[in-house]
Amino acid sequence: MASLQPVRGTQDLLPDAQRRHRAVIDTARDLAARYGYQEIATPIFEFTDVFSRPIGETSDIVSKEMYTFTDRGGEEITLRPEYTAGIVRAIMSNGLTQSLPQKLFGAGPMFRYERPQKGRFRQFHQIDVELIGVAQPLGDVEIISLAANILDAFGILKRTVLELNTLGDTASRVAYRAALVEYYAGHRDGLSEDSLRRLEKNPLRILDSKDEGDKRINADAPLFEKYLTPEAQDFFGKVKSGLDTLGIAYQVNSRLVRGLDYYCHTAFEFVTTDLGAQGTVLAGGRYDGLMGVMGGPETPGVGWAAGIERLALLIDEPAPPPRPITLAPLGDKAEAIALGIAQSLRKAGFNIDLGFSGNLKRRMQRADKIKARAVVILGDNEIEKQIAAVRDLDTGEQVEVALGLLEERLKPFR
RNA sequence: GCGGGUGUAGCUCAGUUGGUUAGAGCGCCAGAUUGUGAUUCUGGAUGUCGCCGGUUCGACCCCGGUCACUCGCCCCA
Repeated sequence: MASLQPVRGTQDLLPDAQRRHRAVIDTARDLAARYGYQEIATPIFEFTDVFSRPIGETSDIVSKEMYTFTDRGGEEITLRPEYTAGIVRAIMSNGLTQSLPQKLFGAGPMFRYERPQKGRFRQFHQIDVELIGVAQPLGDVEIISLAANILDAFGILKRTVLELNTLGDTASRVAYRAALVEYYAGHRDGLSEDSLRRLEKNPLRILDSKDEGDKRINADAPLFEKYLTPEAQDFFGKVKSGLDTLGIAYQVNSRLVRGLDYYCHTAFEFVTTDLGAQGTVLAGGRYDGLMGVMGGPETPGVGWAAGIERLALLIDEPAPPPRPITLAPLGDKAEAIALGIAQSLRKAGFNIDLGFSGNLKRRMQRADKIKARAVVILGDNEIEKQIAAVRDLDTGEQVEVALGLLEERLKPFR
């Protein structure tokens, strides 16, 4: 039955995998809270405009990667391909533009219709941090430092490189873009097919081309530094010196650009060589123009997103789940008593696995398989004497315990 | 969307120039042990060989298509 296959690019997160995701999210959320970032959740789908307008019709995300459909009410709906636009919309919808800055953390699924690869899915998950209403470079420094702290908490900061660039302010970018277009237009014959398309859609992208011919042309391409306004240079300088102050290492990569139209000033990526072609583990930047484009008041913002699947591939095995104590009642009478015991032990904070069926051997096997710490055996013999047999599964030691003392005597196994 | 590789048991994988009953390890089930797991021993079941079609006396093997996975490109977390 082909329908038993999950949809291409989706995956089941079985408990072991989900525990890795959970570890990523929980660690990130805790650290973000230490910086004063509160968790937010926005809908998984929005009106299509929320994404298509700010992200830009010419971008790959909008032109070919969105899961868009018309719902039964005739509304154009899109499954979110990224978090930022939805969060910014939520801030406007709820009037939070009156209480800035907003420091927000989010985590959840995103959807992009792409060809799946290692660390790349059609439904994937991101953690996301947004700082909205802060125009100062100190904000950029803060979220980058949060990102570095999170990666460090995962033990993978050493395996990544922070690449940093500036896209300048609007004046800088417009001037530079014009200079690039003029330059490349003069070299049309030598450009790759991909770059000819980029020339129309996003000329900055050509700078990052892997094509050899493009690289030769890029060698003499105009440099962004010459087109940066003094203000933009000053901004970039402050971001860099802030990172220096914190001892956060970075490499300026002038070819690092952004596919999304609303980015300006700071652009950064933490990249690794351990994930094949999907080297970017966490990426973000400043988007001062976004809220204005979406019809709200001009409000600066800066943020990043990280792929949970990619992080989960890199982190160490998270702590195993707590080991339960298995209750093994034998017979109807024992079952009734065990139900009550399970209830009160759980209320007392014990992690109790109550067996449902099987003879004692079966129950012991199951207890072993789920790595139970101990088994409480309740059979007719025990009930008659008002005791339970408590077996330590690690040592094999077994003792008889009066039912009234059970909670006390099980404490070592908690 | 484009190009390469791979699909055999629940999992990881063997499978001879195309030859008739398709294998191993792990896991699973049962027994040794009818109230005692893990360990040990014995036995058992694994299966549309991804799917559809073609070539052939005969296809897990060759060919075509298709689906999935995977690596790279595009793009991105």
